[in-house]
Amino acid sequence: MNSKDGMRYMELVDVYEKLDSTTKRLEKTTILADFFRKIGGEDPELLPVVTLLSLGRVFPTWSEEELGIASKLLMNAMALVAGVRPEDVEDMMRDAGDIGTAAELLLGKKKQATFFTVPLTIQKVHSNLMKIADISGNRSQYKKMEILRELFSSASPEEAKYITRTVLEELRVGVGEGTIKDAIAEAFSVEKGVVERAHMLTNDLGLVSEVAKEEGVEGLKKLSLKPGKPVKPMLAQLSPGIRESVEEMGWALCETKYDGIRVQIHRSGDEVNIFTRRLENISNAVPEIIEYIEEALPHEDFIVEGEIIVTKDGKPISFQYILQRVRRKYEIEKMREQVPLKLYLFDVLYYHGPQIDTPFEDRRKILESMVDVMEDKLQLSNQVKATPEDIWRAEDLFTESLKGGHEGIMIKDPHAPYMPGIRGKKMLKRKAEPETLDLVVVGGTYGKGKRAHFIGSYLLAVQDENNELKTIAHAATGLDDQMLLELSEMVEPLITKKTGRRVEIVPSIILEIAYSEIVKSPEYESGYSLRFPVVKRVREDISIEDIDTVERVESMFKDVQTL
DNA sequence: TTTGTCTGCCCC
DNA sequence: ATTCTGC
DNA sequence: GCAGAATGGGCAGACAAA
Repeated sequence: MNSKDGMRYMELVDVYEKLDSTTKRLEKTTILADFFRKIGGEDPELLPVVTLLSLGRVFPTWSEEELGIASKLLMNAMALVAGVRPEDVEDMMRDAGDIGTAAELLLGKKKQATFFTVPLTIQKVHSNLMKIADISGNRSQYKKMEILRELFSSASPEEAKYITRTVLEELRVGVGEGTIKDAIAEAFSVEKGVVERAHMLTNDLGLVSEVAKEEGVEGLKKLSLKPGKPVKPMLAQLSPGIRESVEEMGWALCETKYDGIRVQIHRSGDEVNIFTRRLENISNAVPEIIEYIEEALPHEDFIVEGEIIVTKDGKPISFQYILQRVRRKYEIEKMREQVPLKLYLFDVLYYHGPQIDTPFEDRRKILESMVDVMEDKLQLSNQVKATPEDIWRAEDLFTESLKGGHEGIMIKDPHAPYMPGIRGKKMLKRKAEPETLDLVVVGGTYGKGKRAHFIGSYLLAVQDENNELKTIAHAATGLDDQMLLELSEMVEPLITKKTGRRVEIVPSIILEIAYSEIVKSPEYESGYSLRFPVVKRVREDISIEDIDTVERVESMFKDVQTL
C-alpha cells in the first residue's frame, strides 16, 4: 500500500486525532509505538521524519533552521487560500480558539470546488515545510505563503488543521519528548534509559528512533558526547526552602545564581564555540568570551558551562542589557565596548573524556584545575559547602547574593551526575520573594486551547498623578481553572470593544500581581513593565482609587543598576 | 531611506 | 521564565 | 513528581510598506 508514493499524511493525521482523544499518557505511548512500528515496517526511511512530526517539529533541536512563519503570516496564507480577509481569519480563530480548527473550517468550505487532488504524503508535507526555511530575501514572505498555499490546496480540512499547527510548532495533542522517548522504547523493545541517554547526547529523536530500529541497544549505546556537539543543559527546579533542600541532599554545594544567559562552551581542536540553552551558536556575538576562554582554559578538548552577565565596575547590572548582545550580528565591536561581559563558569561536562557521570563535587574540582581566573572577565561561580549543621553558610550566601545584585542561589547535590535536559531535584534554585502591586484590569486577549473561550491574558494598569490609567503589563499565569472561569464571567459584561482576539473593558476589577523586577518598557503607557508577572488574587476589598501608582513604580525602579 | 510589524524549539 | 493539571 | 500546555517582557534581525 502506498509503496510507490510513500505513506499518506492522512495516516499521521489519524494518529494525531487518536492522540488528542485521550489524556492518558500510557495510551498515547502505545498509539505512537504502534505507529512507529508500522512505519518501521512499511517505510523505514520515514521513521525519523515521523518522529519529528509527532513532536510538532520540522527540524531536530540542534538545527539552526527556522521557518520564519508564525500566526500572522499563516493567517495571511489562510486568507489567501480561502478567499477571505485576514481579519476574518482572526475572528474565526478567536471563535474556534485554535488556528488549526479555523483552518479546518475555512478549508472545509472551500473544498467542494477542488475535487481532484493528489493525496498528500508525509514526505511531501515535511519536505515542503523544510523548503520554507531556505527562503529569504525580497518577497520571501510571499514565496513562503505560496508553499503553504500549495499544501493547503491539496489538503483535506483535517490535514490543514495539523499542517497549520505544525507550522506554528504547537501540535497540542499532549505529546512531548517524554512520550516520544517512551514510544520509541516500546516500539523497538529497548530500555527506556538507553533511549533517554541517546537522546541526551544527540538531541535528535528522529535519529534515535532510526538507530533504535536499525541497530537496537548496541547502536544507541555507541552514541557519545563529543566536544563541538552541544547537549541540552541540565535544568534547575525551584527549591521549597534552603534548609529543607540541603537536608534532603544530606549536604550541598551552593552557588551564587547569576542573572544572565546560560552558555555551554565547547573546545574541539582549535575551535571554540559557545551555545545557548536552546543550543543556538552565539560564538560570533560574544568574541571577548572566546578570547577569555582561549586565555584562561587549556588548549585541549573540553565542554564547560557557565553564565554570561553584564557588569559595570564589577557590579552586575540589569538583565535587559545582555539581550542586546546575545543574538547580535552587526556592530558587535561597538557593543563590546558599551556592554561589557563577564563569564562565571560552574560546570564541566568533558575534559580528558566525558565527565557527565562524574559526581558534581568532583566535576567542580576538575573545573578548578582547568581555569586561570581573570579578574572582571572570567571567574568560577562563588561556591560554599553547606550541611544541615551549618546551614547559615547557605543562608548567608543567599543574602549576600541578593545584596550584591544577583538573583539568588543554586543548591546542588554533590553526588549527582550531569543529566542533560533533565529538570530534577539534583539541582535547585532559590530566588528572592516576589514583590506585589495592585493593578486594574483594562483589557485582555482571548486564549488558545484550554483557554479558547476565556480571556487568557489580562491587560493591567497603574494610575498616574491625574488618576489616569496607564498600562504596565499583561498577566496570564497564576490563574487556576476556577479563577479563569470566574474572571471571564466578571469581565464579559464589561467589554466595550473587540478587535480580533483583543478586548477592552471598563476598568473595575483589581488584581494583586506578583513580579520579580520592574523594567523600563517602551511598550506600555506607564513606561515601565514587570518581569515574570503572576496573578495572585482578585482584590475585592479595595477600589480603583487605591491601586498602585506610576510614581511608586518609578521609585521602586530606582534600585535597579543601569549602565 | 525610513518606519512599522512580525518572528524567535530567542533570551530570561 | 512561572504556573496549573492529569496521570 | 513528571510531562505537557498555557501564558509573561524585551531584544535584534528580517521584511514589507511608506
